[in-house]
Amino acid sequence: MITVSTSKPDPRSYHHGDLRAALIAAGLAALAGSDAESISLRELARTVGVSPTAVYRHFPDKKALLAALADAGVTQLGEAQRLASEAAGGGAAGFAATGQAYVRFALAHPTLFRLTFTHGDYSGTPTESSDAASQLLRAYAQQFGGADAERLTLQAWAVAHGLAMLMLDGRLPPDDALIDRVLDTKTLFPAQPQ
Amino acid sequence: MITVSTSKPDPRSYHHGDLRAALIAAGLAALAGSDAESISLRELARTVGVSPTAVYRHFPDKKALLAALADAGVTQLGEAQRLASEAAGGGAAGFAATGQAYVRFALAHPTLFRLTFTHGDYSGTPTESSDAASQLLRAYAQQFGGADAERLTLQAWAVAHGLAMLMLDGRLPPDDALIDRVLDTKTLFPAQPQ
DNA sequence: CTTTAATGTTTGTGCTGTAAACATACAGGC
DNA sequence: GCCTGTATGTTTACAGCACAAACATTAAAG
Repeated sequence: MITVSTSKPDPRSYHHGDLRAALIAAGLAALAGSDAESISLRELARTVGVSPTAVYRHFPDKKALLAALADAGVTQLGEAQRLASEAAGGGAAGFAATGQAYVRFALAHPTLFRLTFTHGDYSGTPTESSDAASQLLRAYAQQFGGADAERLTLQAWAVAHGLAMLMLDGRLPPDDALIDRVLDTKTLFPAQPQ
Repeated sequence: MITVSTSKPDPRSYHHGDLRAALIAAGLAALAGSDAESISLRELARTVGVSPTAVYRHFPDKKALLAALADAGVTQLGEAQRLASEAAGGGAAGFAATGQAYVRFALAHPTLFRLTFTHGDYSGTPTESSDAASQLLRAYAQQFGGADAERLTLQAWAVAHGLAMLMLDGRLPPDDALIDRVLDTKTLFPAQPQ
């Protein structure tokens, strides 16, 4: 978890120090705290301790702030997947673990996950260093899918993403065992090697 | 497509006639029109021709109005799936067609689709008459999955839902051919009969 | 030491959801 | 046919929001 000081260091100083980072930290905290993206710029400014319009010195509008938060979400999600993949030791287990980590991250950070996919940037080069998770998935798909790697990549992503969203939206119970059962490479892609 | 008159029949009459229906119709139109659920109650009231607070005689708050719109979305989606299933003539083709119709509906009505899953009710009995599509899916899964019908149901739903969301969010191109390629029963569930 | 650009504040505008009090008109009992 | 209650509408009011414009402060560059 990223931890950046949310409060201003010296309450007397006119300038904040690093308001941009503080706003993002406060934004992430607000997302974790509760419900929707119904965070208000004013409230964020309040918790950080600056005037309502100070935000506009660092972000052109609310959308830009949310996009920055979404960016942080992408990074965190990718990191979680990479860790899970390593812990499982690669192979088929690693493949499944990647997908399961995806869904578990969504359940652990529901609002951030939703924000990440709703307000993502995804413009320009889609294969950035930030998109490490995507490359990881592709590598696994190539290892297992052979010629049909592309299709396998998309199907795997779609299953994981769909399961995550359905659980977030309350259409399926956020059951840990259910994740393992649905995201099982043996039943989903039985034709592939172990 | 549902068509209900949005305008008041007699501009002189104090009472509207069926304001509730008119509001829902206007809401659906606003969703189709453009972006997010950034529809305002006031704007809706304006287009229907009543005062801003008249809405509250029919819905306790904005959430309730959105829930009503979501309800309409569920119905329309289910209908689209049922039609596609029939057109394909059941069997494996019908199974795939159901999923493909799901994604195509999402692409055709992006905002409504999102709203349907974000603000859905899904409380109480999940097996209502409105949930005809869910039963259709279950029936197909039983036909193909046998003992593992439950798992197959979830996997199929997840793939379709995930693909739809990824396309809506711009993570995947809304390509018609891509839908057919990803939602293919032959490659997704090769162990099953034709 | 002065200038300049970055960063923060104050003030103001028009929008929003929603609460409270009031107005109208339709429906059912006399 | 009238009277009355209730459903449905309106007006007014309030607090909160995103954002714009003008102004203030301060850190950094010459």
